[in-house]
Formats: sequence, C-alpha cells, structure tokens
Amino acid sequence: MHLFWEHGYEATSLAMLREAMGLTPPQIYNAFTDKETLFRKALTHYHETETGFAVEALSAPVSTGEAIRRLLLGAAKAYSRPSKPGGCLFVSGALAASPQAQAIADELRTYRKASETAIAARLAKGKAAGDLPENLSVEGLAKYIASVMNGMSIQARDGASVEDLRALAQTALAALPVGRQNQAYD
Amino acid sequence: MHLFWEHGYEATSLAMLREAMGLTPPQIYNAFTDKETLFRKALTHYHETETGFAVEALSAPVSTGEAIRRLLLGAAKAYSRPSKPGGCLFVSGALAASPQAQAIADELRTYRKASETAIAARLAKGKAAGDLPENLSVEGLAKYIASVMNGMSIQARDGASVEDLRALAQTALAALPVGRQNQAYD
DNA sequence: CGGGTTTCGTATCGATCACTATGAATAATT
DNA sequence: AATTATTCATAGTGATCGATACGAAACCCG
Repeated sequence: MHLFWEHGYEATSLAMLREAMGLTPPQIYNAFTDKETLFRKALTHYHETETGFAVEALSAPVSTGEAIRRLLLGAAKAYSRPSKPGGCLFVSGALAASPQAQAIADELRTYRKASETAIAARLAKGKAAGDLPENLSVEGLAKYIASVMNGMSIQARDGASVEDLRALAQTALAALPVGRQNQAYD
Repeated sequence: MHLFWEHGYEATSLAMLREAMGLTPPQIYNAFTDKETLFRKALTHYHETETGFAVEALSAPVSTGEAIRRLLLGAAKAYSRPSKPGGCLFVSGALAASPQAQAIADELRTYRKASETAIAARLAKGKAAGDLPENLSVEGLAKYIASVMNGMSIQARDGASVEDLRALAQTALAALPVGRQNQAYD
C-alpha cells in the first residue's frame, strides 16, 4: 500500500512489491491473483485504515461548519504524516494513466467521487438543519471542499508541512457560507 | 504535448508519440535526443502557449482581488477546453513517479512551485498597495490559491464542466481577505 | 552516366515489464 | 522407512519498454 501510495499504480513494479513484502513471485500471485487485484486490495485497505478522519468528521454530532473544519484539519494531519507517503492515495494512485491502466484510473476517480458525494450528503443534512443557506448548491460546495482536499494532497506531496496544510485549511474554511459559531481557532 | 498532458510522462510510450507525430524512431531521437528531453520540450511549449491566462491575470493593472478572480476563472476555462486534455500538465505530467523518473517529477514540482511563487509575488504587491491586510501571510494565501487551482485541475480531469469549475472558483474567491470592490459577478 | 556520400526506415538491441513453468526440497501417507 | 504428494523458489516466458545498428534508397558531384 505504501509503495502504491508513494509511486502510483503503474510506476510501482512487481520487483519493488516483491522486495518490500519479502515474497517470491508465485507467493504474490497465489495471494493476490495479479497486480491489479493487489492494488485494489491495497485501495480497500487504505480506505479502511487511512480515511477514518473523514468519516469521523462527517458523522460527528456537530454543526456543519465544525464538521467541515474537522474534515479539512484532519486532512492536513493525515496528508502529512512523517511515517506515511504524502497526500492521498486516491490522488497519487493514478491521475494520468496509460490506456492499459484506464480501469485503475477509473476506479480511483470513483473513490474521489464517492468522497465528494459523502461531503455533499453531510452538507445536505446541514442545509436541512438550517446550518446552510437555502439557496446553496450542496454539490457545488462539496466540489469546492473536495478540490481543496485534493489540492492539499498535492501540496503535501510537494513538501508542505502540517502547519502549512493547517493554515491552508483555515483559509479555505473562510469561504464557507456558515456562521462563525464553531470556527474558533484552536 | 497533448499525449503527455493526457497520460503523463511515464505512461506515454514512444510508440504513442511516434504514431501521433508520424515519425520514425530515428527521426524522433535525432530531433529530441531522448524521451526526457522531448518531455522537457513539451513542458516549455506548454508553459509558453497554455499558461498565458495566468500571467495576464497576475500582471493586469487591476486590484489584487480582481487579479486572483481572473486567475481562477481563467483556470476554470483553460482546464476544461474541449479540444485539450483536462487539467494542467504540471499536475497531470507526473504526481507519482517511479524512482527512475524522479528527475521529471522534481521538474514538474519546480513548475508548480514557480506558479505558487508568482502568485505570492502578486499578493505581496497587493499588500504593499493596501489591497490586503498587513498581517496576512502572502505565502500562505498563495499556497491556498495554488491548491485551489490544482484541485480544479483534478476536478477537470474527473469530468467537471466549465460551469462546475467557474462555480468552484467563485466559491474559492470568498475566502480572500479583500474588499468586494471588484468581485461583482460577470 | 557512374561513384561516393549521406539520408533514412526497418529490424532489432538489451533491459525490464507482469507473469508462470519446472525441478528440487519438504511433508504426508502407507 | 519408503513412496507418494505437495509446496515453493529459481529460472525463464512473451511482450513491451526506450533507444540504435545496419542496409537500402536517394542525392550530389564529377
């Protein structure tokens, strides 16, 4: 998972995976069928172990503004862990791909879309609760938030520190059409 | 350039380039030395022909808020041209790379950093002119703006329309600590 | 019209890709 | 304990990568 996260799907060779896992080629293929299946397995593992900050932020019983604040600040932390590759696997895995790897690129896009949809769902809930203006497009705002997160992912890859990302998140939060009730600096 | 833009550096094979340019292998190597030099040539060509909207926006004799507004709306248009690959080559070219292509990944990161620095320079000018608060970190705000643009680049790649990107840009602009003098909707 | 030079496309180079067949070594069974 | 069965690592498969060596065609000049 870390190799795919660091180098992306196509640029990660079986030789690298073999050495990292300490396995022989037949062991790998017995366990994971092929490279594509192995990557998908790594993807679901990433989803289960590394995106907890997002589901927690979006499901916490707090105001919508506070939820988004937790989401972005959580991303700042998650994308810049020293012991992990920078950014988000959903972005680093494959933005551009060869024609042969289109299926993988599509899979990653699906994950990114799902994240955006989850944000939109939380915003819709907030709108229903009166946290957000009636005339707001939740899809549009979700696209903005998802974009900021993906942008943070690239910044993290380019060497931004946790503090850089936290400041970036704070700036991004100022665009939200919510009250200031829960946006105190911590 | 379009092939690298669409598929990234490593996923674009010489065979694809050969077919697209209608050249034989020796012709390519006579003209461009090797794949890496060819990519760098495509990069500078991209820089010269596709990033005009940014230099225009940042050098226009307008307020800082208006300059950033033109920058983001220009990106919305440039990243979603139907006749061009989606997004920005500086992002699509190589976010994650194999160890052998690290030099290319570094080169692209340098371009991204340069964009961010250009934004920061414009913000510093705006701060000196009184367009921005005294206590503002221009580097921090530049990082935010660059992140939004890179996020838009990913959104474009994931199928966002011009309208989607324009709406995203408008949302992002709300985070700027500037007056509303030039932020009228057009 | 012919000889020498240069250009240029084909066919192929070694390296590496994802992936697998085969033989040795171990384990299980009688 | 002998023999069968099964595991498993080494070695190598065809395909494709980026990059070139070589032979043919064309061109220039005498």
